[in-house]
Amino acid sequence: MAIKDSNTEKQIVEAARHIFFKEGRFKATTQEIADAAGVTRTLLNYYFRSRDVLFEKILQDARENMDAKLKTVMEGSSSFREKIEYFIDVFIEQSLNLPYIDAYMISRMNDGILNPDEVVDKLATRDMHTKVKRFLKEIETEIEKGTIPHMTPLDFMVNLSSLLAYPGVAQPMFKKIFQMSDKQYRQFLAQRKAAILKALFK
Amino acid sequence: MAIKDSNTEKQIVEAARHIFFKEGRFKATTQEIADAAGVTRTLLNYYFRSRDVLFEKILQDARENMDAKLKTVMEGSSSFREKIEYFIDVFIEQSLNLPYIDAYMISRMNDGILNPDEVVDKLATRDMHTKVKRFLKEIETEIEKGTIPHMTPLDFMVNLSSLLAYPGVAQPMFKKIFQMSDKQYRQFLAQRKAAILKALFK
DNA sequence: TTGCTGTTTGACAATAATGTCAAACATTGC
DNA sequence: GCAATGTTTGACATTATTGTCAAACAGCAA
Repeated sequence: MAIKDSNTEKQIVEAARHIFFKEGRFKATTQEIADAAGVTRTLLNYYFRSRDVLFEKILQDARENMDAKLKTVMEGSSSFREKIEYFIDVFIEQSLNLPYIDAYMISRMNDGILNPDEVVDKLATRDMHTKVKRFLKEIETEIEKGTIPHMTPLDFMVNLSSLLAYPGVAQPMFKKIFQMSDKQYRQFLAQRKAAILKALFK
Repeated sequence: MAIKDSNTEKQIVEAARHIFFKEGRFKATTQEIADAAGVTRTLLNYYFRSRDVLFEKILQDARENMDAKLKTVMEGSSSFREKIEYFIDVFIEQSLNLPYIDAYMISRMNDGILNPDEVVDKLATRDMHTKVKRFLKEIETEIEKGTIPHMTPLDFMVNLSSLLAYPGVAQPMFKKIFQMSDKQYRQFLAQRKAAILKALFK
C-alpha cells in the first residue's frame, strides 16, 4: 500500500485550529481553511467527512487536553483555595492559547446549530453532574468556614466562571473599548489572577 | 394616499425581536421571522431593505432604551456604590427582558459579520471613551478610599462586566449544567445582585 | 512493468438563503 | 367610479457554500 508520506491531514487540522480558535473566525469557509492549509478544498472532505466533523475533532482535542490538566489536581487533596488557583491558571492559559474556544461554544449554542445538551456533552466529562454537586458542596463548606463571602454556592460558581470566561469571550469588544493591541490584551489577561482571587475570596 | 392601516411593520419588528433576542435564535431565516409575524417574506424586504437593516433597527432600539436608563443616574451625583447598584439593576433587568442581546453581539463580532469597531460603535454612545476614562478614575478613587479591593481599575471594570454579562451570555449552558428550567434560571438571575456586590466590594 | 492502494484534482450537483420585480390588490381622496 | 398611492404576493434570479464523483496521479510490491 502507498504510505501517506505528506502530512496533509495535520496541516488541515492546524490551519483550522488556527483560524477558528486562535483568530476566532468561525464563519471561515472550507475554502479559506483549505487555502490556509495550502491544499485543495476537496481534501477536507476526503480526510474528514464534512466541515462539522473537522470541527468536532479540534474541539474534542482541546477538551481532552484541558480535562487532563484539570483532572489531576481537582481530584487531589490540595486545599480549596489551591484548587481554585490552579483552575484559574489553567483557564487563563487556555484563554491565551485558544482564546476563542468559549466564544465558539457560546455562539454555536445560540445559533441553534448545537443545542445546549450537545454543547455540554461535548465540553463536559461523563460524570459532570456528580462532580458539579461535589464542587457545590465544597463551596458550601468554605462559606461556613468564612473564607469566601456568604452567597449561594451556585452564585459562587457562576461568579468564578464569569470572571474566567468573559474576558476571553468578549475579547474583541474589550480590546476596542480600552484601545488595546493584541499583545497588550494578552498581557492584561495574564495578570488577572490576583484580581479574580480578590473578587472570589474574602 | 392610502393610509397604512395594518401594523405589519410593527408585527415584523416584534416577531424579530422575540425570535432573535428573547429566544436567542440568531440564525433564524427571514422566512421564519415572516412566519412568526404572520406575513410573507417579501414584506421584510419591503419595509426594511434587508435582513441586516431589520437587525440594526431592533438593536438600536434596545441600545437607546438602555442608554436612556443609564444616563440619568450615571451622570447624577449619587455615590459610587449607588451607581454600581443601579447599573446592576438595569443590567439584570435587561438580562431578563432581552436575554440574548449580549450573546448576539459576541457572536456577531466573532462571526466577522460585524467587526469589533462596528459593534462597539453600535452599542456605545458617542462619547464613550471619555466616559470610560472618567469611570476608571472614579474606580481609582474608590480603591484609594479602600471600599473595593486593590487592583487595576481595568480589572475592576472587567470584573463588573463579566459578572453582569456572562450569566446571560452563557445562559443555555448554565441551565443545562445546573439542570434548571427557564423560570428557575430567571429567578436565579433576579437574585444575583447581592452576590455580585460581594464580589466587587470589600 | 504491472497492478494495487491511497491521494489529489477539477468539474459538477445540491442546497439554502437572500433580494428583486412586475403584477395584483386595497384604500383613500376626489 | 376612478385615479393615485401604498401594500402584498408569487415567481424568479442570484449568490454562497457544501459535498460528491469519476478520473488522474504517485508510490510501493510483486
